[in-house]
Amino acid sequence: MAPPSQKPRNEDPAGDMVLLRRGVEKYLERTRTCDFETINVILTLKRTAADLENMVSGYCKPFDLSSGRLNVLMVLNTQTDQTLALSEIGDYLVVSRPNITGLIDGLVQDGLVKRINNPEDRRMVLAQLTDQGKEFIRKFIPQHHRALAAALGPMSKQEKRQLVQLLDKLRAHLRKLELPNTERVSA
Amino acid sequence: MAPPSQKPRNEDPAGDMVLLRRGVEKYLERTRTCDFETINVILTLKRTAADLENMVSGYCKPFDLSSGRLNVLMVLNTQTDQTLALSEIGDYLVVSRPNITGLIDGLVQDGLVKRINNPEDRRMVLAQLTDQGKEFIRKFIPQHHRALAAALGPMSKQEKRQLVQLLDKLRAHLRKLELPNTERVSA
DNA sequence: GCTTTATAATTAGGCGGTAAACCATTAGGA
DNA sequence: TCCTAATGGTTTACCGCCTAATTATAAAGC
Repeated sequence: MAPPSQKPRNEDPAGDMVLLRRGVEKYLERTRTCDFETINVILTLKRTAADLENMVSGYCKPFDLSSGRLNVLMVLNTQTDQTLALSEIGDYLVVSRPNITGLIDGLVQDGLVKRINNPEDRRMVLAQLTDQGKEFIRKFIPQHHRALAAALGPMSKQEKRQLVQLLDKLRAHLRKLELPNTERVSA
Repeated sequence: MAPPSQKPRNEDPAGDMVLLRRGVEKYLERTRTCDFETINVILTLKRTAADLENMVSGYCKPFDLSSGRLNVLMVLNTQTDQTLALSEIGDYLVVSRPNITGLIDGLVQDGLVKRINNPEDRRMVLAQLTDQGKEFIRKFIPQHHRALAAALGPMSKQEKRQLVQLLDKLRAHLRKLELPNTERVSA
């Protein structure tokens, strides 16, 4: 997982990002074009998300499952009939349609999901968990959720809410910044 | 950017993740295999990181620059001689070596970076900004930093530090969880 | 009715990132 | 000294994600 820093620093709070942060800090001291806190938020956010992703895909690997495919199985499993149109899966996971097509392709090949042509709207394709898929996810979920809980172990419920709140604030602002370049032209 | 939800909800604090969160919440009410806060942290973290990434790569695009290549230019630019070994770049950016090889390939092709064989250790390759690369990054950085500052506009310095602190805590824990599977076997 | 527009899925191609395998070179130990 | 690690870089192959373009189908406008 990422090339090991030449000197192990297990106790360092910044961990593997210590080089990067120090470099940025020193550089900003000279140039003063941005404050360190801003850049540090962005770097740390990206790294944390990557670390979490690595953890999940790490324990998915022995099952020959990728994290993307797992997400699809999970969202299908939340439906009472384990069925969803491909576009709906994309809406749930906030992910592009071509991506869903590819993920479903893989899951069909593994026998965990089947495609069903919707007779009521022949443009649509429905994805449904096979019996094998249901069985798999039934066994997998407890261990998956245990791993997630363990990963967030040191955080209290309040800290988790605080973190989500901060991130939501940031995301809401980002969406406001983006709209002017896209929708306003058509309005 | 991601398929638009069928109904625009501009005021919603959860934004494009509203479907996913509600689905997860309802599902967990039935199964109780995990608490909602835990999963919500993970989903939100991932989405926020992706949104930030999209923003950066969005304004990089007109310059025919990808965010990965930008990162390499930035870290080279922090060095007084604008030179760094490829492996050092990887250490800074916490990124694998093959990835660096590819990024440098692209930058060399664009004329922004040149490779230099290190005569003192013939295994190493140094990357150095060309004059064109220096000129480019000099012009680009102010606008880059302005964009980042704007993105984090609504957060106070204290909120930024709080956010980094929470993320660091999480990352430190994740690294502890991973060690037993990797280093302990050799210790 | 026919035409235009919007929607659903797919294909093709790209970027960021990883791991595994490989080659060259350097450093260390018997 | 020679032989065995260890290090640095590249290649290949894969996954997750994206956009743009293409093909069906459905819906809306005239």
